[in-house]
Amino acid sequence: MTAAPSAHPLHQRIRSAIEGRIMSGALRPGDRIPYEHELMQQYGCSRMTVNKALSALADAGLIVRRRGAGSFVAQPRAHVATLIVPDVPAEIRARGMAYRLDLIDQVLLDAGDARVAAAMTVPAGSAVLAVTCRHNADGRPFAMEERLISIAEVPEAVDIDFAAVSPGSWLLAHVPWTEAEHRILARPAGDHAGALAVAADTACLVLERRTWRAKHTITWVRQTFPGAFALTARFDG
Amino acid sequence: MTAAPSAHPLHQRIRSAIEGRIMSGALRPGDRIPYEHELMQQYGCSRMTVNKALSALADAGLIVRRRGAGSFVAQPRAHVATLIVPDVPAEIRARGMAYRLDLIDQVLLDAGDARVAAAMTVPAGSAVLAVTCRHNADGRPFAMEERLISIAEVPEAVDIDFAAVSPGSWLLAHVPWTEAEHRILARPAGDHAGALAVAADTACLVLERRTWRAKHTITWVRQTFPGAFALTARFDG
DNA sequence: TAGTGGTCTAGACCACAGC
DNA sequence: CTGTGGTCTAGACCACTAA
Repeated sequence: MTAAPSAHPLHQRIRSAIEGRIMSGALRPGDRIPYEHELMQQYGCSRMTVNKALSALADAGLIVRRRGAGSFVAQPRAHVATLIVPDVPAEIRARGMAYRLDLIDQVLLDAGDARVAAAMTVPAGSAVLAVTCRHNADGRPFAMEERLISIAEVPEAVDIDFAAVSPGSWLLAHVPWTEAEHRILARPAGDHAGALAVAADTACLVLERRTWRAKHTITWVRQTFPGAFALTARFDG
Repeated sequence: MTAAPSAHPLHQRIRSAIEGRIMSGALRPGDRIPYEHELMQQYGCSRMTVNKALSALADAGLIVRRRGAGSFVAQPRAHVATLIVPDVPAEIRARGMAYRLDLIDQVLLDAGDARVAAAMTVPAGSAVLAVTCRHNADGRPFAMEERLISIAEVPEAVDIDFAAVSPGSWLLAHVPWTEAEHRILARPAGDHAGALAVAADTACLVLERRTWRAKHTITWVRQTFPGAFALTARFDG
């Protein structure tokens, strides 16, 4: 007795219909979305179904809902995009190239070390594992990785052979669900020029990530990509 | 008669409770989330309320729900972060610096032009506005911007004085709700070295964005930032 | 005051998974 | 088969907005 059957649930069709009118420009920022009551009648469904569709649009940032006033198309502010930061070995293999990891250095530092203090907040007196390695694709240098791992947070890391498994891949699998902050910048190869087999003034994409859980830094990493490597991010808001 | 009153609605408290157990590591990837039926009893609420909490966690990528099987903590795959791509004039002013825009070039190109064909898909025979400008902060070059705008999609753009308003700011306000794809890479200043007042081999952060609506490219832009400029992206998934 | 969205209930039917 | 999550209903009370 409801609308014709479809591959998609009703709340999703309502959402898509409104999203389409916004994306096509038929509804412009500030325009009023039909009241839940109107959409109920239009689609012949209950208010909860309409509410689910509009709430999803609000979560996505496409509309703004104001209790007592109504729902309106949101004003696009800055560009907001979802950035997928690839795991380097997975990214290399996804490109159909052979992956090889070279462990360059692996030492234990004190929490008071300058390198540690600049990047992390760890309990006084605890140790931090510093790993430097190089990712290779088809035998050629692809990226340098400098990493710090808090032993207080990840004690198992001391026993891992990071010549066999990339620190990033191991941590991704063993230290789930943390918060992180990324910085993306450009910098000359500098000290890494030799290891990356490029000139010292080669422009490199640098990705820095600090990962923490409940105020304690778990790991910090800086990856340096020479040449044509690019990150991609999709969808706007 | 339900739980003690709180500043947050019940579905949100349920969500936060489970999210906390995942983030703290108490629940690890693959672990089972309590059944909706169990959470109903535990919180003394209806199934819809529990469902709303778990659906939100699934949308956020923290858990995976499988009909007929149950809900489980998701396996973190790659790092997913939200990237805020700033509007350059707004970013400069937010840093407390004076903004000035220099319009360097503004020409109409044909859709068949090589520069256009490489970046956009526009209707044959239509025109594309090509704007090159420089963003300055406190009188010093901050970024170069090369932009293409499809006249077929945004005819008003022909009459705009892009010496007075940045193309990005104008488009953000006048072409609402589009889809976009970003590329981020590093590159030497090269041809822009003179305009940016840096050496030709200076490492620059380059942001390319293609914006479209319903298969038609609206605008393409490449921004080149010399030196220490960094993008930031937050939150993991 | 009338109408909005935010939240919640106590049911229901269904598709699907695992036994 | 039983039990899971996915969807949906027809109500309800509330906080808030706008007139």
